[in-house]
Amino acid sequence: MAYWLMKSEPSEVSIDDALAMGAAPWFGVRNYQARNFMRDLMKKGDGILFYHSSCAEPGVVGLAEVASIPYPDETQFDAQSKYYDPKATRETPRWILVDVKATRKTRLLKLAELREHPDLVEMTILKKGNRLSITQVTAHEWKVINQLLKKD
DNA sequence: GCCAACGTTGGC
DNA sequence: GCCAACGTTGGC
Repeated sequence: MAYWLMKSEPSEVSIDDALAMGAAPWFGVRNYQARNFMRDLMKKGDGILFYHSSCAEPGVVGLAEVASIPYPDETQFDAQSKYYDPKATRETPRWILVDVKATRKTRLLKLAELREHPDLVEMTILKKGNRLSITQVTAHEWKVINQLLKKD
């Protein structure tokens, strides 16, 4: 069992949207490293920290889990989609995703609060220059964050 | 294969 | 809106 943090812009898909949708494809990732995490490392049942980014109050807002095996992102084939990739074909798809199922909304655990915690200083998302929308979370970080989510 | 230019991300 | 950091593109 591995753990992950996945960023979503609440103006696109918020934690409330995700809870309402149930298991749904995590479409639109167009970064190879993030894709490789989904394609090569994610397993059904892996834990996910659902993170709101590019918004007034960035932070962890809920929990989710990986809900499928990897498969091609349909939006790469859709010329009407903003995620369309003319270089992708059905024979050789370029972008692979998994389904993500939000399991519960938590309190807002703000980015600033994450930064304050000594056990989280090594978190990928807190490192300078990090922009990846999907990052790995260690078992210890997962535990610490779940403890923090219980407070308040 | 180098690298400048450009585009994107995301906190502030 | 600003800007640092990073990834991608494309000319050479």
